[in-house]
Amino acid sequence: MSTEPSVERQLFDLRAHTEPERHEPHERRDAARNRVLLLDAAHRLVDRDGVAAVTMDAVAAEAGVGKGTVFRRFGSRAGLMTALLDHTEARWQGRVISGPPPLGPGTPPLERLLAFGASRLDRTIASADLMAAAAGRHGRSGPAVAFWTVHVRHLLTELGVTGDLPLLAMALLAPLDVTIVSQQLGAGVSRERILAAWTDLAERVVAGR
Amino acid sequence: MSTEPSVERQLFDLRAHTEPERHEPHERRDAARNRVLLLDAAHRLVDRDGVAAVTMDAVAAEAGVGKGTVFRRFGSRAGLMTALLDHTEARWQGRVISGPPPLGPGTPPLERLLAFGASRLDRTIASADLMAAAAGRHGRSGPAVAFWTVHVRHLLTELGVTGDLPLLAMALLAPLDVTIVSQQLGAGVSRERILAAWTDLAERVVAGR
DNA sequence: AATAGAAACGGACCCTGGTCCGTTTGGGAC
DNA sequence: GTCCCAAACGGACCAGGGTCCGTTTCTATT
Repeated sequence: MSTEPSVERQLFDLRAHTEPERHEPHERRDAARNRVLLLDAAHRLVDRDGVAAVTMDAVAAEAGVGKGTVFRRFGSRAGLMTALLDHTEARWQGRVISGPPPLGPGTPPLERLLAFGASRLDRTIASADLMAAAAGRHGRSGPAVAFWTVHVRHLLTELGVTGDLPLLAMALLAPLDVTIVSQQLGAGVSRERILAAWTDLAERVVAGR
Repeated sequence: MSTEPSVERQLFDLRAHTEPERHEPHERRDAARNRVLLLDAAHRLVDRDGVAAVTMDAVAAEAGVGKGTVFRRFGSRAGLMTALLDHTEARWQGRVISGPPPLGPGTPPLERLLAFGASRLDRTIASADLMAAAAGRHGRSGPAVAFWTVHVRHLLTELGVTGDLPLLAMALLAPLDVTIVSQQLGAGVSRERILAAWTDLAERVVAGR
């Protein structure tokens, strides 16, 4: 038996928390209550006035807690934004792991890879400002990126691509990053054109085994 | 005759300002003087205490001018950082346009492309924190990126690559961006490995004409 | 040389992210 | 039910980016 855990297992371990309870073992009641209070408040602010209006003071006030609490729960504004993203991200990851084709399993790998790229692009576009705000000063990080790369690496393996798969996967993901996509959208490039170019790129990478 | 300007002409127009004088036609003497005062001060601070120490107040104080002046000259901290980068960037662009091989002309296109990637990677690593600070909230922008893409697009053309060259060029550049590279370095990936993976990517893109 | 007005100046001021620390509270042990 | 303390709380406080506006300084023009 292999000493390497299966890809499915890796992906599962990397999944974002769908269930709000999945946190530190003994989180005190007040802490848990305030977490959902804050998350709700932040969501409300985003919906009502946009990401820019989500100031740490505003969230604290809207949730009716002290500012210090917001920072203890989420560490920083970027952390809060990441938490906001986490909810939909977890659902999306679920669809990738076990949802219907072509994003989910039961699809030829290339088709699945292309569906993955299209879906990521759409997610990036849909919550560009949240993602930009979630990226701390030291670039993006965290489990979400790890999930994406592992998945792409897996697909590349299935396609028989050889080489430094982890880095190749990142290179494939890079053009779908908020910074790049936002810049292109800002320059008037359409979603369709971005997608077509990315598809082209992916096919070239796959073609050269 | 073509209505499209030559690539050389395009690159020239995109070049960063090497000469300090190349600015608005009638810049007042005091304004010009303060610009170099501020740039010098900022450089000194970077060298002495690192990018993090380059606070707008600190720069103003070190230059002996008011804080408002810093903002009028450079617009924002990101703008100041961009200006700091501009100096070395201009010299580098000069080497790309008319320097010695393999970066400069007189080299087979593929070799030149690979040299370009290696050189960009090294520049990204060398001034990662400056570049991170120069990237405003809305991702990177400005003439530097335009220069890179035009150059890569040009090389791809010479290589006979077909497709959406501008976007393909950006996709090739994306993995060399500060955010991505910093993340990889932070994860313990070596410069050599990043370069190897990028070279692989570039060759795959070129291989599929 | 005098003048006018455009441009630049400077620093007080505001806003927001992030820290600190004295106070309160939840919940396990007895 | 009481006690205890680790954990959580909250808001005063600080630092740094960015704005504003009354004052000063250039420079073109006469």
